[in-house]
Amino acid sequence: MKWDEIDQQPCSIARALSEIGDRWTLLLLREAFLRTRRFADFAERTGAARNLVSDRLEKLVAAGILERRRYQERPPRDEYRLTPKGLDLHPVIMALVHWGDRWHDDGRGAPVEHVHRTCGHVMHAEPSCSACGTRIDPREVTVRAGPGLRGLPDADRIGSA
Amino acid sequence: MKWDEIDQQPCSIARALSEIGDRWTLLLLREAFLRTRRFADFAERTGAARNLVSDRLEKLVAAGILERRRYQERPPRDEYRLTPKGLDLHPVIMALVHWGDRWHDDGRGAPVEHVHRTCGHVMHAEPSCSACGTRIDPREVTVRAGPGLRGLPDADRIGSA
DNA sequence: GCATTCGGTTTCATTTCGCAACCCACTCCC
DNA sequence: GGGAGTGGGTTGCGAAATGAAACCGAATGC
Repeated sequence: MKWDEIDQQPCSIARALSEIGDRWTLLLLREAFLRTRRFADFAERTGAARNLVSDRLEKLVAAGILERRRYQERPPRDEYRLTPKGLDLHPVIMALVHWGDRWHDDGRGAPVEHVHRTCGHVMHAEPSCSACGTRIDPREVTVRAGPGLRGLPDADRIGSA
Repeated sequence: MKWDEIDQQPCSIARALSEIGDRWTLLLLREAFLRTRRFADFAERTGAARNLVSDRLEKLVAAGILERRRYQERPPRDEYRLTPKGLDLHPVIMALVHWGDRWHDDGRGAPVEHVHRTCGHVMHAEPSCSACGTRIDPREVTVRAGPGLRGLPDADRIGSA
């Protein structure tokens, strides 16, 4: 299977990865969440080649994750901003940062800290159950086939309700 | 910058992506969380070419995310299982699935549902603050330079305490 | 007029991917 | 014992993606 066919899999991860699964794309998104908005800054801060930055930003705009906006006419300058769909990736980024902090600490501590303005503390994201609100223990989560998988061969493997 | 230098960035995301940022790697991990353990199953279920499966599984083992274990001597058969470091990616996977469900619904509903055994309901992961426990609103989270960034040029850009 | 900045595009050598074919150890079945 | 089948890979090769650097063009700044 080629990479550009993976979004046809009946899998939310495959579909998500078809848009953001690229090596550089998530780094660009990291920058977007750090309020980077301009082409040259994306290129410099991620360390990606400019042609790749150009290509990936365009794809993110096409996917509706970033929005390109003219913010100045003379000289014409555009900026790339997160759309609601893009902002909704915040939990993914937070989870990734937390994992990196835990398992790739170089002994000097986290490079970046998150502060929760609501309570004022340094924090990380902790997954909680949308139904009962308690903290999630991975072993307490089971998977089953949902409506989007009915009648497909994978349904057996995963098991349904 | 080449991709294999990316883990030198003082950024937890960059470091995390250096291990799991590959296109196919996250699909393999999806399968691992669905209790896939054998080579042929990984290849078939992700749709990746076998040489890539071989290469990526090896890298995941080297990274300590999967563990290769002989579970039968004659004929020799190994299986790949998630280590604690690998299991700790659960929040990342959950977040990705949820995003995929929200923004890539093909009209038939989620392909896979998560059930919280603790409360018995279909759920998704909702990030909550590790300090105060309330649900996180992305706009209420600010970022600042942490100890791992002290003295580096990026520190200014991000702003410190 | 001349240099500089921003935001790219083009070119081209190097890597990586995708696919099919091959290999080997072992088991099953007759 | 011969032949087919299975699990778990490796090899080889053409096609596609990547990375570095050069180039471009519009708009200032001086």
